[in-house]
Amino acid sequence: MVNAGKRSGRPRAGEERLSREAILTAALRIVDDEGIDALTMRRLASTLGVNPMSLYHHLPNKAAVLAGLAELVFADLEQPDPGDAVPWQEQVKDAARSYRNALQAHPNLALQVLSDPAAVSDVVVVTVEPFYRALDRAGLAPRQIFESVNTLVDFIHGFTLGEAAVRAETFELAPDLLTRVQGLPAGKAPTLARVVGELGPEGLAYDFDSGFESGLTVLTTGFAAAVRRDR
Amino acid sequence: MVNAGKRSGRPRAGEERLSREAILTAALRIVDDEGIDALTMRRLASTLGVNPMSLYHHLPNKAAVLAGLAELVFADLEQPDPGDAVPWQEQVKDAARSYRNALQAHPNLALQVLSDPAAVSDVVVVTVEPFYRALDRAGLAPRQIFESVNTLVDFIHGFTLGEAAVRAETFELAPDLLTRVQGLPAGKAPTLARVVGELGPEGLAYDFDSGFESGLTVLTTGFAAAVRRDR
DNA sequence: ACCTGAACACCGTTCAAGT
DNA sequence: ACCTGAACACCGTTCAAGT
Repeated sequence: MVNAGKRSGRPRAGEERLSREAILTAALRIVDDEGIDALTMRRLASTLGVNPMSLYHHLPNKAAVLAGLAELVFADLEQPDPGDAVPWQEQVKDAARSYRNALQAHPNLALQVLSDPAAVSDVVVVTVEPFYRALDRAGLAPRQIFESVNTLVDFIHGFTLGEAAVRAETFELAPDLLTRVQGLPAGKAPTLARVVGELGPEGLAYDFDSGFESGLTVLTTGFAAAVRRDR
Repeated sequence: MVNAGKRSGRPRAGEERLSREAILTAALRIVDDEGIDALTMRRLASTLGVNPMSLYHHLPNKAAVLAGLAELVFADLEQPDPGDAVPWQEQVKDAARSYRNALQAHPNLALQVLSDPAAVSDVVVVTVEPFYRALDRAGLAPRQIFESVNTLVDFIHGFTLGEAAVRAETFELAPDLLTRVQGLPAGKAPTLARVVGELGPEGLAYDFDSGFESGLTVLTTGFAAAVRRDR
């Protein structure tokens, strides 16, 4: 029973129960399972069977835990990059889909990730190469590439944010939108009312995947026009 | 001295010190001045010279305070809507600029606002009419209008999020990006490295306003192509 | 109805003490 | 170096009591 129960004092070499990685993995599990609010230092420690203060030997504070989680999310990002075998538009879209998938794999974390500029900029750097390659192939000037990639990433962030937020709610967006619009004072938003009315409940049944594809098509079309304009 | 100091009990009619509106106004001030983390129920109460529990007679809990703040932000949204006097592209851009301005007026709140689907959907409904009118004028089909507006709003959200996050940090983005890219292992992101190198420090000096305009141009160009495709 | 005071069940984090 | 226990200064919120 020498090692049973909680010991204070330094564990022997190789017997450490804690590491930055183990802590972050446990934290990610809590966030995925129960949401971001369930992640407290005390809860995290108890999950790991450890004193709350032990965590502070591996990460300086809770903010560092959250920042570490943001890193983790992007570490899983898969980038197939079909390369020059497909049109550049398809290359852009593929990279965008990968990026979205990585964010959506941990929806409870999306907000945290997107609001951590350090994490985002860290990751954007290692993530963004396929976008650059595709738009370079397309024939855009350096400045245009830079701005186009920023626009694309902003769109993906906004889309993912909306998607994560809506999925977290119980209510349905589409019927809700219809009801809301119909509840507006007459003449308040006539075009909105008419368009939504023409679409009807089934037309408004929003599919996130096709919404994302629609955005990607608009963007790649806009990028293509910049190529022509540049010549 | 009858009314001096703190009294318990119901105030006389017209002497109520509290109201939903007064509470939210005070809360917004705290968030604007000191950030979202400074907003606690206790702090809010003390600002109002009131017992923390008094707040709960006007708002059910802290989440309701935050939701109320999200509403407040959009309540200030100004929509000039030049109408049919300008090309529809300009009408779209103007509405987008107004929307961005409203969000940027309270950067500490941007994240909160964008992650509250109820607030966003509430507001999008009353806010989105100029977009619908412009794209209707452009000749898009109802389904295309619906998807285009979603794309546009997602872009604005993502852009605003990045802007708010970066402005909250002390470090400069542009030199940071250059350093980071140069620090990458050779061959890791060759196109990124080359493009960023060609731009140089001055080319990377990021201007949020022109970045936003660039995104709007890409999007309106993409929308215009959808019109042609539809005919 | 509206405000208060005490209390409950939490937080993140500092600090001194163990090995 | 790594883990612990007690303590500090906070939280949001319930509940009973005032008027």
